[in-house]
Amino acid sequence: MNKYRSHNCNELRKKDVGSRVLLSGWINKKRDHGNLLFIDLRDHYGITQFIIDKDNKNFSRLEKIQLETVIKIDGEVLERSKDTINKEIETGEIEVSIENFEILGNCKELPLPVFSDQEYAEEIRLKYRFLDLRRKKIHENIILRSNVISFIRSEMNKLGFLEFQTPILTASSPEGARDFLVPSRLSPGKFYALPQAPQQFKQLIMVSGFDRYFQIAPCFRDEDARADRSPGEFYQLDLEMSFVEQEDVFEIVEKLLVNTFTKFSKKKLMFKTFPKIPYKDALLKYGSDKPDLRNPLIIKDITEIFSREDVKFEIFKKLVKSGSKVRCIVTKDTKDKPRSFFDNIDKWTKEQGGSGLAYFTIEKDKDIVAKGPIGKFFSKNSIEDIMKKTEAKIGDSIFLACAEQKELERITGLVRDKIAQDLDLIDEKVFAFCWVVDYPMFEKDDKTKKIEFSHNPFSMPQGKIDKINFDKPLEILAFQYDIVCNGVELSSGAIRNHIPELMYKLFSIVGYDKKQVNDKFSGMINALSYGAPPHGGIAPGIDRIVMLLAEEKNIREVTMFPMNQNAQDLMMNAPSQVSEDQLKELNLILKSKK
RNA sequence: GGGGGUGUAGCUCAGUUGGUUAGAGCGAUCGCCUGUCACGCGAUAGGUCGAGGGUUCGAGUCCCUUCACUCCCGCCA
Repeated sequence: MNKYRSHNCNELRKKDVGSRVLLSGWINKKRDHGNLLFIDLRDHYGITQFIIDKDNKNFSRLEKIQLETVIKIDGEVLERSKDTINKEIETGEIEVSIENFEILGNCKELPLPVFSDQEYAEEIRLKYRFLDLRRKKIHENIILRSNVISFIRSEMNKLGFLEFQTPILTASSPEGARDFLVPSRLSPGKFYALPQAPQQFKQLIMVSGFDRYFQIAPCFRDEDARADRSPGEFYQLDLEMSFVEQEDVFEIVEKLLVNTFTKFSKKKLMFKTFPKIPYKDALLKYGSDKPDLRNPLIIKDITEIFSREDVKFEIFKKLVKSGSKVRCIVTKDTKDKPRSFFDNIDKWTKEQGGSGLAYFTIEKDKDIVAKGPIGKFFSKNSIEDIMKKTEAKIGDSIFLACAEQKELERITGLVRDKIAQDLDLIDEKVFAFCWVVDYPMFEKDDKTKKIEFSHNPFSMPQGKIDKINFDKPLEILAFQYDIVCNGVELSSGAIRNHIPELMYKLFSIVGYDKKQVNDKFSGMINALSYGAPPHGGIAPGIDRIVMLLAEEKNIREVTMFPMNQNAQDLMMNAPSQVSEDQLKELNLILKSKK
């Protein structure tokens, strides 16, 4: 028998009654009756109740022992009487009498209770993460994460993918996020960068002739955190395939995600085949490039109504004349909602920086009329036209916003979410996946007015190469796609551009000459000129997948040792100062702080 | 870098229009209790009200500054 235990804390059952056992674990809870003491012992597997009375020589010592002390106990398994069975735990039909015990690990007074469902300040949870991780929900989240990752690995293997590691110390790349830099000792004044993703490596793996690659890849980006974005580091299921078109990637990923989400969640999938929404449509219909398809509301453009003579809503008409657009959201059967419902949404919109929402409700007295503050500006004819365009019925309400296109998309997207929340239209019991496709290759930076890559500069532009109109770069679409679930962006991917000449051409549009491209992407551009296969891939975010499966709203709930919002590890005290010697060796001199 | 929220006992929180000695639950300590499983009962200790400044006869409460945490914007090819 092992020195510490014959059984774990979730093993003993009725059939074990009468046997002598040895268990080790943490003291989860004590219930002290003065002459009789119950102890719940907890380990990774579960909880077993122990019992001791004052006749035992160990009684008084155990009475005083701190919660969360690690002890080993030996004793005899007893059957519980019918009225004392605890159905909440799997070992609830038995208990173990304590004969001897030994303290294996003492515990100081706890900074946070382990056995509690209460929520605690993040700061203290992160500082004492090892205690926090003992708690049930997060302990289970981490187990889920492990199971999801191992399931994905085995699925990927079955699908013919090989797992490879790529370097953690690599070169800084000019595009994208801010890099984490690592000074080089052997090359004074030079730096490695931690990879933002194994982007170039995975393409090089394809050029090397490995047909299908994947990796649970750590990615490092020095950008500010969000609830669904860890500062510093996160994990992607990075995958890449040779001789594929967009549809081939979709097929693999859909299969994988459907299997994973079916296995690890009770929620239903809204679509087994994920709808494909062109980027442009997504912005029009949902006001977002990561639409939440659980939300049934759809945004409609009704700009042209506002150039009619019989519409007198001058504020919007004036704006439309100067290039703004009008878009609206129809809510079903809301004519009896109180005025406050409408006004709250308008008020909220203004808080979000919008210029506010107009609204009216379509009703029928003798004739069809628009009721509400701006109803009087619309003729019967124009209302009927709006109804036709928006599929609105009598009794429905229409919320209208007017702004320049980009701002309008932002506002209508926000309002769409807000209204759906207020009307409780979102089914929390489903996962709604979709693809967002046909991303533009380039976009114009609002401030600098310069043309930039809108996503991945290595993506393949759509259309036959000799037919692409490089004079109108903003019209070029890319084989670039995102996968979105319940409004969360899970990943983006692309069919890659494996043709060096085309790469130089595209980079020239954003102002890189051939030499610069050669310098910045030397590894890859060189490789592409030695027989590169057409290839493409994608990289779903592991943390976000687990977050959705665990039904958590914050990525730290599925991360074992996360950093706080300022990218500090409160447990390990990272980042920290280093010694003068270390700096010297790395040829670094610190500027004194002001 | 900007905006919102929070900060009161080890933990979770209450604290009225500014007014006596700042409270509760859990935890800790001590006592009582032989069938609990959020055991119960009683007592005790525990507070720079995040920090600094101001207004006031008087500030946990009002004002200013600042710090920490968090959510969002920017940023994240």
